[in-house]
Amino acid sequence: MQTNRKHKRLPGRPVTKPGHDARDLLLAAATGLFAKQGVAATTFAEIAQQAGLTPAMLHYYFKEREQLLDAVVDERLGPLITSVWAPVLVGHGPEQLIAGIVERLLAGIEKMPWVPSTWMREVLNEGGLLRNRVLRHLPFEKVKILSQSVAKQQATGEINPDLDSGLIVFSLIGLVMLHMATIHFWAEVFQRNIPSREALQRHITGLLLNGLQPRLAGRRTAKPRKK
Amino acid sequence: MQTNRKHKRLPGRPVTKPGHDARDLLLAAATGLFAKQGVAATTFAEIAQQAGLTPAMLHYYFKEREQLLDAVVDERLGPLITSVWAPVLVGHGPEQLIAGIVERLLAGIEKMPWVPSTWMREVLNEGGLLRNRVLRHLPFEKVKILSQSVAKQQATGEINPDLDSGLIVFSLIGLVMLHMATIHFWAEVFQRNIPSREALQRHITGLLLNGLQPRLAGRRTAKPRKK
Amino acid sequence: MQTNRKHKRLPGRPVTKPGHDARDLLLAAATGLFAKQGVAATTFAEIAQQAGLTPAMLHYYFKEREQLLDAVVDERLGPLITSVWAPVLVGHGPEQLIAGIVERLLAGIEKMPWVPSTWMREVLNEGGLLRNRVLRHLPFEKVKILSQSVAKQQATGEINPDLDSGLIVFSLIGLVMLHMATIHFWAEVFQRNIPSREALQRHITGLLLNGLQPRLAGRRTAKPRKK
Amino acid sequence: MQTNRKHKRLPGRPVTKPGHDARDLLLAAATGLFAKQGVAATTFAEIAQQAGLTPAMLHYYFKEREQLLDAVVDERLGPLITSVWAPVLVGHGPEQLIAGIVERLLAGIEKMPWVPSTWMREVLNEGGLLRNRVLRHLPFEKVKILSQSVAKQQATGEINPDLDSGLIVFSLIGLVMLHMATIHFWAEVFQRNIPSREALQRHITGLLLNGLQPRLAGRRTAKPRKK
DNA sequence: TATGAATGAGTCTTCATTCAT
DNA sequence: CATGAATGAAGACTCATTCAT
Repeated sequence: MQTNRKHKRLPGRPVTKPGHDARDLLLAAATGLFAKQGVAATTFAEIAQQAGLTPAMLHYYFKEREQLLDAVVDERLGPLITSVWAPVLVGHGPEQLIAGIVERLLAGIEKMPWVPSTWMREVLNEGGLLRNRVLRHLPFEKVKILSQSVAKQQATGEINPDLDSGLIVFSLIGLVMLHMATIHFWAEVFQRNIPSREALQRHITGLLLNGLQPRLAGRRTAKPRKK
Repeated sequence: MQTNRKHKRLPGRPVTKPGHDARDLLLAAATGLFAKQGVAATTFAEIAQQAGLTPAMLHYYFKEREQLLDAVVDERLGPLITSVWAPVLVGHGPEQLIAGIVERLLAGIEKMPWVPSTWMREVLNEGGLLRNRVLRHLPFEKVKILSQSVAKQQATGEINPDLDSGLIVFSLIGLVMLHMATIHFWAEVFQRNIPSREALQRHITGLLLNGLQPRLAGRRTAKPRKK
Repeated sequence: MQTNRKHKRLPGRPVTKPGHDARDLLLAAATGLFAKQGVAATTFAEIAQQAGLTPAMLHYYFKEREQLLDAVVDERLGPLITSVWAPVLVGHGPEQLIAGIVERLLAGIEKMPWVPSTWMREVLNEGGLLRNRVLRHLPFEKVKILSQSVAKQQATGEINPDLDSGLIVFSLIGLVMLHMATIHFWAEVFQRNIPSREALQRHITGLLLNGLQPRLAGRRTAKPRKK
Repeated sequence: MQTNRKHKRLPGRPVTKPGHDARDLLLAAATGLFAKQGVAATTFAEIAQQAGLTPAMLHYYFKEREQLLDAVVDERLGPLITSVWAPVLVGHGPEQLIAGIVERLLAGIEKMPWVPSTWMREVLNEGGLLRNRVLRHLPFEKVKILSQSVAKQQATGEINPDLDSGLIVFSLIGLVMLHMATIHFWAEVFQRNIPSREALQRHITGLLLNGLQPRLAGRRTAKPRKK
């Protein structure tokens, strides 16, 4: 996955921990700190210290701050995005697609717990420092497959016509990121235990899938009152 | 020394916008920039320049950076939170409560468009610079009214048992903030027009309220497959 | 004494506290803080606050920082210097002169306890901010009377020839200022009680007057060993 | 981060004065300016300029202003204090002790001419910025040896009973510092030549040692007149 | 690879000083 | 007299970046 690193292995001495050399260490330190403090608030010195190296080494591997951000997106976020969207194919129904995306996203986050916080802060947000970089990795065709799938079932009355089939993607990804990014905060504030991944998946998928349903008979539809 | 006083008239050259003295101007400039760039990335110099004043004036009115953040929360976010939650009373059903909260939140955001971005970045996110400050303004009793109202209807089978009645609050507020914070980005990326407030409200309320419904007959429930 | 202030009394309303108007208050606050922190470390804001006034008032009375220092020297230190040296007249013996100077100086310091610290820091020290200003108030003729009186008795063998008759003035004034400036510190460090003014005067005068004596028979003279 | 390390070689352009690396250069520049202007009035920029370096280097070596002061005391004043007091041992008479202290102090000051001024301003004075730091280096046991030695001879009538055996230490050190700090000023004001170190030592030692003597027969004792 | 030293540009903050009222 | 508002200049401190080794 993350193959395009620039340094060569020393010919004689075999790497002690394969896949955990200095560059990976730095990237791990960086993403961890980005999640905690945000990109803007994280200094080279902090990243280096966290990785047990010197700030100068960061410049050796990444030359400029911008290139570190490039690496985070290209070598970490990019592959995650791919793994989430690749199985989205024409012909699947919206419920199946959504359930799959949520599941794969949660699985990915489990391995990269720094993602949700960073996604919310640096991708979704205006002025997010990774936004434009991530944009290049978004699989627009896949996204279109999902929204068209929703739209088709809206036409047949199988899906709530109040929903905007284009916005669904953001609701979907956003809801997952949102809950994963805030789950510790939520547990702390309301003094609850951290829900299991299964419980979270049920909550999110439940909300989304049932949210797609049309109104049940006997329930008032809640429409915004015109001013 | 005795700074931080509340708005008096400006001496010297007359105030540009009546009713908007220097302190308000600075607060407005600050919130605007916080939304665009985040708190950490916004310098006193930028805020001052935006307000047509000098950095030293910021220290005149707020003494320290921290106090500016205090003011943003206490004088801007606090009142918004109150206005959203005050009408939440015991006895109302969950649908009514949620629809009301969404509506009032959207109305508030319309007047303070900087809120969603700042909320996501500085309140919800780990390490958010306003998180602890906002915490002091959260109306826990009101929140409890909502979650208990949901739980009650779950007990009677009127509401999807997959949902976590405690998480609902975060889903609710989060979904609004999320969509409002990203709507311009979304429109730009997918080359759509910005949806009207009504359309957005319909989308969000639709997703949430129908999401509360139990499964319709004939639909598969989507449960996470055990590994 | 301190007559040359610039403000006029309001014709109708008699001054409530004569000699304690705003200007005196400020001067008192300034000298107090100068003694504690030094001139360089004392800000206009602090002085004003201490006097219960605004920084702007300082500028009303003194226009510039320099003029405040002028006032401290001309209206406070100057008169003290005069009162100490005025009674020094030709014809008196050195012991009488010295005992008198020490006594009058201690009496003056009792009324202006800020003097010793300020004298050491801002007059004696290189770069002292009051040094040049004080210079204009030094009564060189009086000083000469003292040193000549010492020199005369050295010629007759009544006074220790090891002493430098010119340096004596600095030893004299310095020793008083030194002990008065450090007496609280000394008491604190060595956990003693503050000595009475009489005890201090005895110590200083004893050291100085006996120090003037020639060597007693049977005592080794302590001469610096040549290297 | 890992600053404050002890002297390593400078890279890049070779060190101007061998044996005087950047850190020593900065310390020398700092002590020189402290003596001239006082600690409070000396800026990082001045120190750096004096040393031919940038202000940022000061933070590289000392991290904070406070740590620079720590270094001055621990690495410069501390050793001086030790060298002055170390030879003070039980059994020596007060005259021998005092003569030795004065001599060693003058010798130390000759190598570190910035000491007297700094001592007066920043150690002896209230609010002195080095006072507490120096306190940790004071050899209280040695000081006690001196004062007890004086007290013992007072008991036998060999030493003037007017003196306070505890205050003697301050008179002693103070008198040396005072004269050394003001000698240039004195010479300038009274248009004299700077006395040789021998002359100064004679003056100070003479004053102190003879000052210890009891009154000579035929001399009036000068006691403070009771008010 | 790896690092210690070095720096310029920039950040927050302080403060004397000015000025309209 | 008195003050609140306003500012320019300067201070300590930070940080990405460079470079010789």
